[in-house]
Formats: sequence, C-alpha cells, structure tokens
Amino acid sequence: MIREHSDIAGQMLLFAHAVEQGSLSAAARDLDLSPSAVSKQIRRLEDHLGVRLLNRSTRRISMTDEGRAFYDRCSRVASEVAEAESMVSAMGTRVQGTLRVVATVAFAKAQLLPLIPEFMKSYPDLKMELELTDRTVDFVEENVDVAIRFSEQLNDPGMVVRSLGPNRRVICAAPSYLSLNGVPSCPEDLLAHNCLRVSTVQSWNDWEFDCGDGRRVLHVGGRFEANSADAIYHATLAGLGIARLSTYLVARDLAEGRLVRVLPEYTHEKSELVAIYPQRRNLTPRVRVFVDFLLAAMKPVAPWERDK
Amino acid sequence: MIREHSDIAGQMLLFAHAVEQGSLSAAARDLDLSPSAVSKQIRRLEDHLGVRLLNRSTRRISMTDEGRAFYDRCSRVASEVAEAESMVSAMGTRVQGTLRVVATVAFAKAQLLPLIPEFMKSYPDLKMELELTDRTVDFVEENVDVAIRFSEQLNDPGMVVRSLGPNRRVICAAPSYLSLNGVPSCPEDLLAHNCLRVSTVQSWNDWEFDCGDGRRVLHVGGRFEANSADAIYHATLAGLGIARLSTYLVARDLAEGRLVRVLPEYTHEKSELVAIYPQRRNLTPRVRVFVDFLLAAMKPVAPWERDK
DNA sequence: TGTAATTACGGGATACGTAAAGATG
DNA sequence: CATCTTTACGTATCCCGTAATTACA
Repeated sequence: MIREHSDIAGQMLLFAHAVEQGSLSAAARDLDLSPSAVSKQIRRLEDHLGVRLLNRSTRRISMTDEGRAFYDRCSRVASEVAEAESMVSAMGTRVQGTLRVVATVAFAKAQLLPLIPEFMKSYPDLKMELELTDRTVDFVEENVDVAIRFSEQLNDPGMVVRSLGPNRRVICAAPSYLSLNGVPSCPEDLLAHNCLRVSTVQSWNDWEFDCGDGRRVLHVGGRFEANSADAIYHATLAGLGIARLSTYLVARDLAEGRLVRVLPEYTHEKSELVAIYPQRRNLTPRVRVFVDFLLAAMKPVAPWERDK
Repeated sequence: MIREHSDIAGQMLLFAHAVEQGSLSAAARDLDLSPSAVSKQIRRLEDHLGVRLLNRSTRRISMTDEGRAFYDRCSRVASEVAEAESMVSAMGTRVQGTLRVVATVAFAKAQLLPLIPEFMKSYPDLKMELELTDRTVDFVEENVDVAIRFSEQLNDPGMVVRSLGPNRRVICAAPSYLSLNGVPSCPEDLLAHNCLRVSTVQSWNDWEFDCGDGRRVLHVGGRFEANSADAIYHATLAGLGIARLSTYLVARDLAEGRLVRVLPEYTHEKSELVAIYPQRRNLTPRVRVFVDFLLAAMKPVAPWERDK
C-alpha cells in the first residue's frame, strides 16, 4: 500500500510558523528541524495546492497573494489546534466533567450517599451521575467511570480493583417471621422457609455454610424475589422471610433487635466491597480523586466494621 | 537529531474522521490505512494529551467526555482545513487576485495601456497594479508578477523570457533643434550636441554605430537627463536635443515630420521587447493569461512594425 | 462465524540531516 | 563574510502493514 498521507494540516501549521518567523531557517530552529526539512515541507504543500505561497529570495521570504489568504486560514487553524490541545490537556489534569458511578442500591443508600455531599463540595466543577443497580454493568456501553461491586462479581480483566472493606454476610430474619415460622436449626431447614432471593446476581442465592465436616452450598429459593439487595433488606425487615444480608446493612438492626441472626453458628461468608474502574493509560482525575476519597473514607476500617 | 514531530493536527483530523465513521476500522478503510495505524495514531494523540478520548470495546467506540469536547474542536479544525485547501486551490486555477506588472513608461503609454481595457474585461475578478518605471526592479522585493523590459536589461537567471517583438532604436531630433544646432554628419559630431540621457539605465547612453570599418560605441552626454525614455521622448519633441529612441515610439513622428532621423546611414541598434516573469513551479493563472494576452496582441507582428 | 480493536513484529518508504552550492545584503 | 534558501544524497527512523489475539455480537 502506498503512503501518501498529505499531512496538509501539519504543513499548514508549519507554513504559518515560517510566516510568523519571517524565515524558513528561523522556523526550523524554532521547531528543531533543519532548514532543508522546512523548505521541503512547504514545497510539498505548494505542490499539493498547486499554488505558490511564498516568494523566496535567498535572504528573505514574502507571501504571495495566495499565501496571504492561506496564511490567514492557517493561523486560525493553528490557534484552534493549540486551544483544543490545551483545553483537553487541562481537562485531563483538572477535576471536572461528569463522573458516572454505579453502585449497588443497598450500599449506596447505607454507606455511599452520606459521603457524597462532602465529596461534591471538594470539587465544585464536578458533576456526578449515580446509577443504583445490583446487576453487572458494561463499562464502555454505559460509559461508567467507577463501579462499586462485591468482589465475587468481578470477572473482567483489565480492571483496577480497590478494596473498600470486607463484606460479611449473615443470614437473618425479623423476629415476627421467626415467631410465625419457627427458627431453622441447620442449613437444610432453610429449604422449608421462604428465603428471599435476589434476581440480579444468581450466585447470591447460593448460600454457603461452614459445617464441621466441610463446606456446604445451598441453593435457596422461596416465594419472593427482588432485583436489589436493598429491596430484600426491606422485605426482611417487614417479616417476609429469611435473607442473607451484608453486615453493613444489618449491623444496627441486629444490635437493636429488629432482625435476628439465623444459624449463627455456621460461619458466615465473607466477600469484599470493591471499587473497580477500567485499567487505562489515561485515567481521568475525577476517577482518581473519587476512588481516593472512597478509600480514605473506608480506611483503615470500614464504617460498618467499627465500634465492635 | 531526534524526531518527535507530534503531528497533532493530523491526528486531530484522523480522530475526527474516526468519530464520524463511528469506528476505527471504517476510518482506516476510508483513508486507505490499516486499522492498526489508526489505532496507534489515536493512541499517540491520547498519550500526548494525557487524556483518554475514546472508550473502546472490541466492537465499538464511544467518546469520553473529553473526547466529545475535543471532537468539537477537531471537527471545526477539519472543516477549516478543508475550506482553506479548496479556497487556495481555487485561487490557483481561477484568474483572480492582483496582477502586478512593471513596464517602461514609454512602452506602457504607447503600446500597453491601449490593450488593458480589453484584457481587464476578459477577467472580471482580476485586479491590476501597473508600475511604470524604466529602472530595473526586484521581483521578490516588490512582489512583481510580470515585467516588460528590453532584452538588454536581462540578467536574472530563473526567469522566463517571452519576446513581444523587435525594438529598433534610431537617433533623432526635432527639426527645430537641428535647424538651430546643425545636423551631425558622423557619430563623433554628436559629442558636440546636447544628447539627452536616460538616468535609469546607464547602458542606454552607450550608443552603438555600425560604421564601414567596424562597430563604434559612443558614450554620449549633454545638459539634460531624465529618468524615463518617455520623458526623453517628450523633450526631444520639444526640440531640446538629440535622443536615441525606439521606433515604437517615434515611427509616426518620423513619418509626419515632427522628428527627423539623425545619422540614418549608420545601422541603428536592435534590441527586443520582452515580458519576463519568474520561472516557478506554480505559476499563477493571472500571469499565464496576461502573458498569453500580450503575446497574442504582439504576434505575429508587433503593432509598431506593421504597415511598412 | 464474522468483525472490531489491539499487540507484536519486521520491513521499507519517507522525510530527515548533512553538506555543498548559489545568492544576497 | 555571514546567513539564507535550495538541491543532492544517504540513511536512520518511524510508521505502516501483516498476522495473530482477544473480544463481542
């Protein structure tokens, strides 16, 4: 394949530069090129246009009429190029634009949203779009900057994963439910109960138990299903059934008796809350500062893990 | 010397193209490049700016916020580049702009000016600046397109020389002058006469004679000098002295007795009237059409050589 | 399965620099 | 004489294309 990339734009900038310097040699010095290179580029430009742009003597150059008209355009283009460059470069260093965050509903309501006002106050030029959903999202499709997920949801390579803290899951129910339906005494008892299911992440319905003789996985089910852990949480509070919920959600409810742990002798599962964002060479500052802010808020100990 | 010509302008155009095509591959096809080349160019651009412009999946691309802002500028630049290109290209094919012509005063008045109206009518978009002077001019210094000179004034290489016709020079004076001062009968007699000198071209004051025994050059002088042959012509008509003048100027005056030839038996000198213009790779159409017009008006026989 | 983006790799054309010539103030 | 533009020439550079990989629809 023959290369003949006219490169007209670059030549226009070079031409403008030469005109402004008033000399090909001066332009060459200014641009770290040889005079010969500048001369040839401008010649190529002239040949491409079929128009002579400069009158040369061996001592000076002067523009032809066409050169003058062309120079006006070139100088406009040059300044617009420079402007575009500096504007975008600035965007790459300043915290501005729109930060798109996806978080699980329950986590956002319980932990994230209370932090947002302070964050927003720190970056007055930043806008934020928060999408609350428990399903997995496509970063490029939805142009997402950061997602807050559970570690077990991770499958995508090329992502940076930062831990926000451990997430323990406990099985619990409202006292009202338990008094009506009885208290399970072993994992298998759960099969006879109304276990509340999350529809968005199927693996969340596989409850794992550490029995003395090994690990047991129970695929639970029942007569109620919702598309967010948050909905399940509220359903549980309402006495609808037994659910496996994260401690960051239910710690206080357990402490204050609104919920009761079920099968506490079986070690609860652990996962991790993480912020994930694409591994890319040019990370926007807004992502960086947001993640930094999140980490600072969660470290050294996540809020729901404190005061134990 | 290290090359690192950022070539940002070209990359901006490429980026805009890719965005408009909605795909790097499509842009590559459109521009006769490989997808890999496009991918790499845009990557270089991003690295240079320190900003990610496109989110890529393997199937599609979408702009980041920064990309969108940058694209707006890029597309503006792209259209301005294209506009500048087509504008100047058009200038290079259409007859327009300003044609700068230098001619000798006498020739312009006697031969050139009568032709100009017709020429100007043929090219309504053309402007013309005519400078009348007998001195030699610097083409680049004064941005001259075409000069009309005598062949003996030529010294510059890199010029195209087109003959407009022969120029015979004859020595003549007004009858009034001759009756007062006598008629020279041999070249040396001129030394005692008031020979009118042109100050602009010194060689014009070297009058040459073909005597039977060879060529004789006479450096004439007198008490009057002017900076154009035209002024000398009018001085001669007024009976001020003896001058060497071109036939295109004096043919009618000789025929009608207002002037009389002096020393007619000595062969007059011949030179040539020529149009000269710079030899350059991209000649403007206005120069081409003007010279063509001149040649057509002078050929096959110059007006002052007709009807003999 | 077909297409899109990316990467590695190797080669070749391009566009540079060097050097010399011609020119000008 | 210093400096400017241009040309010729050789070459290193850079950039492209090919091909393979991964990913997505």
